[in-house]
Amino acid sequence: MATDEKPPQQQPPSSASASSAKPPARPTITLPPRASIDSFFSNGPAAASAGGLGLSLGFSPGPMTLVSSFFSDADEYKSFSQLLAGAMASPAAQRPPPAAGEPAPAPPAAAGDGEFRFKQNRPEGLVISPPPPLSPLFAVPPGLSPTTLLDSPGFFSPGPFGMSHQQALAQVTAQAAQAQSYLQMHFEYSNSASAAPATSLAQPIFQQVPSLPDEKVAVTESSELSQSDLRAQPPLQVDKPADDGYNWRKYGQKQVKGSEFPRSYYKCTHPDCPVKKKVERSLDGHITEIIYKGQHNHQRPLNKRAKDAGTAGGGDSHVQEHPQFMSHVQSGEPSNLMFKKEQESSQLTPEHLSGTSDSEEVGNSEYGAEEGCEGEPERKRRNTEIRVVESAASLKAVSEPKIIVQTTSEVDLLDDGYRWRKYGQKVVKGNPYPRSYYKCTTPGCNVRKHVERASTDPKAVITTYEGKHNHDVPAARTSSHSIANSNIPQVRPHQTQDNRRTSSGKTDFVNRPIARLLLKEEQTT
DNA sequence: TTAATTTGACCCGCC
DNA sequence: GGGCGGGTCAAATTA
Repeated sequence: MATDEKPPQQQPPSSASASSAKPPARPTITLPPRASIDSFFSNGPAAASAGGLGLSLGFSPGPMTLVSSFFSDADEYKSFSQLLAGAMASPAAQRPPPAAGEPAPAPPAAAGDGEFRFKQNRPEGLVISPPPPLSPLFAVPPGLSPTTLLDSPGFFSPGPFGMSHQQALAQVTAQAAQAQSYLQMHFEYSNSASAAPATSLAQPIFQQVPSLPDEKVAVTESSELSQSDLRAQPPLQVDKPADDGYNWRKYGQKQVKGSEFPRSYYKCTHPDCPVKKKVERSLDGHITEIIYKGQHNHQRPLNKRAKDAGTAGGGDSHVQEHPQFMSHVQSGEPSNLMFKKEQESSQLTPEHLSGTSDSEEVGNSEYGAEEGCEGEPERKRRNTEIRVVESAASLKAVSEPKIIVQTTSEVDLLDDGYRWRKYGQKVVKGNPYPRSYYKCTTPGCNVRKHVERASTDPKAVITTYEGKHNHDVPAARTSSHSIANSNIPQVRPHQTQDNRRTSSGKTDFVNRPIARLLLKEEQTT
């Protein structure tokens, strides 16, 4: 196994802590000239208070969001973890949201020179729904213990200065994931039960619809549906095309002309199943397009079905679970998803499509056969090719935290406590140093990260995390306590489900300003 | 040892 | 008929 692959200059897992008498290798982190976090939120007080959440804002409002947490390197004697912990412990980090009209506080004051700020780069023109006055960036959802949240190490509480770089970084990741999940939950509930707020939230995210280069029929679904539907699936599935319930074997990959991204070819591994799919991914692993072809002639593998049965929208009952899907499709409302039937230009009824979070199930005409293909010759259905175009990065916007930590030191960011398997490397034009791609080796965990070195400075490393760990830091690397994902279980899908319902059976998050989604697209280049 | 992935080469349809 | 590009094969590689 290629776990724990590290660049040559990496240090062994650091035990560096503030309590260490020996000054740790300087984990300095650059502060690129970007706008501070408060600019991330278009409106003042709440936004600023959000900034005051310190590291809890390490989460990315959207997966394509470039949430960059950058730290200064001015402190001569503070470790990376100190910087993180110090910032978390800073008064600003624990400051309650400012009162209405109160001027937005400055970004978290420097904890000494260990100042750090969360940066963002929001593409121009992106509409962001402004948070209402007094609304916290996100509140602890009912049903989710605030105590649990607040007691979670590093979330709001003073950071443990003794934690290692790995822990600190893992904590950032975990917080990102956690906050992301809260956003996701709110987003989902708002959309499913509160039309107006949902719309206002949705629009900034789903306003983009990719243009279609031809005259093929495009079936659309509403953005509202998209979001609720998306949320019905466990996070991260979006980014794991092979995990749509069927088993796929990759049989080819090719750089397609006109596309900057490679296209991968998958076959269903079920014997005699003709289904294939093509997946285009961006370099950072995000799916940009999925094209299904054919029809499964078998049921979804039992193990998958059983597993999915525990999560909404995971099984074969997408349509039933999301009746609004049908109506929205039929209504032809604008959508962030476009389903294209390429070979049969006119026969694809909405019933062919079953909305899912990752959009991949859409192509499973197995559903179509069950739900609405009556009358359509099977021959035609078998030839149906469906293209699922993901636009606006919205599918991942609520599922994947993305953290970018840049450092100009040799800080051991790769060794962040988790175990990684290198699965790719690529030399980018203009950069003599390859970009390396890593995947968490824990079974079932889809977290990835890629590490890039600046062309101008091989010591400058940009580490981008995608996804959230569904497990703790491996025991061997965990020191006194595992902080990285101590909260994650609270936001796992099944528990999310649990948290949704009140005794009345209604969503308890409805209209609660848990969060203003500050999602944006990263794919602006 | 096995299964999955990678990747260069080949096939084939379209212009 | 040649070139181009998408799709597939299959040996090599990797986990």
